[in-house]
Amino acid sequence: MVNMGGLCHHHHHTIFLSSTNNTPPIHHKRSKKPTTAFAHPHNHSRASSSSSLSRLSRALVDTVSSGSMQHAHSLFDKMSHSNTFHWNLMIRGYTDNGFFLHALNLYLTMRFQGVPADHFTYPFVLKACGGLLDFREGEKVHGSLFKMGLAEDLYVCNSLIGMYGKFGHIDSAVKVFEEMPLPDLVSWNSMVGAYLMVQQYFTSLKWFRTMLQAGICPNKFSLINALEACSHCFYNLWGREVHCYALKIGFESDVMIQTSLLDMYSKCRLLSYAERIFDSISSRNIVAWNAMIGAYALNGQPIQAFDSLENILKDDKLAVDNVTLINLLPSCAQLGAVLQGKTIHGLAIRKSFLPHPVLETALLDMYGEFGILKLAEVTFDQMMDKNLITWNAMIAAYVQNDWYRKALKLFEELLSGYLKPDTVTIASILPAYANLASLRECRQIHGYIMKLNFHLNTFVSNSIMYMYASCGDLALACRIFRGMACRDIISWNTIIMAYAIHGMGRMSIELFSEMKSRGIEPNDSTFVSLLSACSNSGLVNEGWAYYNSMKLDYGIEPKIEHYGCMLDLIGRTGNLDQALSFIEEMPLLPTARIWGSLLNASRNKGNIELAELAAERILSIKHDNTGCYILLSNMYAEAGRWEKVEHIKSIMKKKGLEKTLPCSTVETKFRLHRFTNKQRSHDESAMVYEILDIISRNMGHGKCIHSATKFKPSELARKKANSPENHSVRLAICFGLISTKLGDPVLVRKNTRICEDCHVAAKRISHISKREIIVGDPKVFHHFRDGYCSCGDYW
DNA sequence: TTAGGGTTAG
Repeated sequence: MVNMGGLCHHHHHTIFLSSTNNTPPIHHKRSKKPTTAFAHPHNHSRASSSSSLSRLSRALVDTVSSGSMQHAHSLFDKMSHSNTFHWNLMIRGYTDNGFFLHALNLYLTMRFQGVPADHFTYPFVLKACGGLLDFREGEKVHGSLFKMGLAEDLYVCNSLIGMYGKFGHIDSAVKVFEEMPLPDLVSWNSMVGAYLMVQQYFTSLKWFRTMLQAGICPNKFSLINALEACSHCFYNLWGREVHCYALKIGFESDVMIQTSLLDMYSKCRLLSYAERIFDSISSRNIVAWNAMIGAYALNGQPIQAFDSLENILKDDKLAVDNVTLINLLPSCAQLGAVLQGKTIHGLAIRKSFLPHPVLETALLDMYGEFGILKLAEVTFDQMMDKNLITWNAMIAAYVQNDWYRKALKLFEELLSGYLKPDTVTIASILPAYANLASLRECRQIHGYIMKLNFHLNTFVSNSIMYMYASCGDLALACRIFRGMACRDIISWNTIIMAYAIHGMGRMSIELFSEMKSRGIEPNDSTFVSLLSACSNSGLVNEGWAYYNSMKLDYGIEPKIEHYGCMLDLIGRTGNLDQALSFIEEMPLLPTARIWGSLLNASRNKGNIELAELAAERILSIKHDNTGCYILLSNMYAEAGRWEKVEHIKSIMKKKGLEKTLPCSTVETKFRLHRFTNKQRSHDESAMVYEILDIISRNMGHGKCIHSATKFKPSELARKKANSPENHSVRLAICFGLISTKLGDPVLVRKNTRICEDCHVAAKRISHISKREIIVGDPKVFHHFRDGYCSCGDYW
């Protein structure tokens, strides 16, 4: 016996095995049908081999089994059309070869011509309906079975279960199962499979267990199904038990079972177990290799995936297929290996694997992760056969690359078509709402999500939480978090980050303690949230403590994001030397975002030399981070170095990056009001300016960076229009003060960082008006109250 | 002549 790596010596729970008590259950006997019961005059016996009809029959049988249906049809045309057997043969031929529509049409013609269908006919016909996903016709066929007296036939019922499983009509499948006289192994397997089809993995396992309890001995297909269910439940204990079962009933060297086991262990993130199974396979076919490549991709070992490809290519008996490439593409994305990715794309074309919806979606996905959205779009646009997953992948590609408007446009297009969004669609599109939508729109999409019943899904809830926090409603985000039935690590990371971006670092820390006390293990993203919280709230000592604890207590190596947070934290203290040496001592290559953080710190401290250094580095790195360029451009503008400003503008233009037109929005009960700098077109602008004047007078003339700079006369007019008194955020705040309920905070969102002057102004306004003013920029929310800001004047 | 088949995009 092959020892499958000795993986299942111990199992504490015997969920599946307990009922069987070591004695293999008796295999349910297939009830052999009495041949006479359904015989009818059209059936010809094989005995009359001398007749020409029989010779033709023989020829038809041979032709159909050879798969050339065109030839078969011409033979069929020459024959008498009164023989049910011949019709069955033809229908089977079409079904087996995937010509489901032909099969169904032939059946309908058969009925039209009055030829009686029998218990052989229906399994083929039902399979064709299933293949076509034609549930109207499927139900009609089901209806006619009662009249034919075939509704209790074992094979027909099993086919019905299979068909309803394909439709996802699980209730109908259950009904057929419950009403059939004697379900057999196939019936049970079909039920387990039906639940797999609708992704109800837990229920599927429950059926498997019930089957064992009913004394049905599983065959290899039962185990393959059960393993698939286990692989989705992320609970390898059950998987190991099925593994033991496989050993017990002697399937340990069946390559299909082994491949299923490999996949199950891989999906349970037990890569070494998967490898041991793979090593124990004596004859590895391409499917096993593909599964192993998929396992390496899933478990973050892209190099190993490519090594496996080498091995496949070396072996003459193995041929790369489309699944090989599909499984390999995520590894290219992980490695950032654009060239290899494109090579695989080329290979797919050369090998005529395209068009292929799964492969094309995998390519789209990869290009999205590379950030090469043009190629992702081309792939999407060229696809003949787009399914929901394709749409989801394109939406996710846009969102991951911050192309939110495009994402929303595509989402709308999806809604107007025949495809219905699923939880993945929703979880993918919500970040776009988080970035662009008003609170009212957020509530609308939230309502829509509730109507679809998707709000119970943890992924979706997490995204809703993030959306509300990003749009300024932290309280609602918190309520959603508290109301969640099932919180995962992402839920905790999200709520910690929510308080972080609102400058309430103490709350983040409190939530982190709560999370630990509930026994939830933090991961690297938890620390990104936590360190952001410390940085945004100026909790310098706490930040360092968590940074050290992350490595020492949790064994998590800091990634570039963590270094970024720490750099913001150091920058806040104004110790620029420490900031610079922190970058120099980092084991990772600094990104534009890292230098941007130093640039920001230098600018805040007024250290032009260091700012210049950071700027040079930002420009020398290839990146598409619009924010970094804008930061740089603003800094030069403040210093009056217009030639540098123009230079950056030209770089951005060359890269196709658009400078976002600064704008601020404020929401009233009825609509969203949008302001740009020096905008006078708004209905209430006269009133707004009046308020602005009152406030300006009240404030005296605060610090104004621009006033200290000498402008060229030609630029003076432009600069004046752009002077801080006219900045959109002030217009929005003033409008908010006069158009929202007294006592409510004024919530303003803007697409660029608030300037120093406006920050001073907002503090004053909050003091004078005695109202809380919340200004959200792409990174943080400033909560202004009684003349103070939650950011501690560093952002 | 009849049912179920391992790897496949997020």
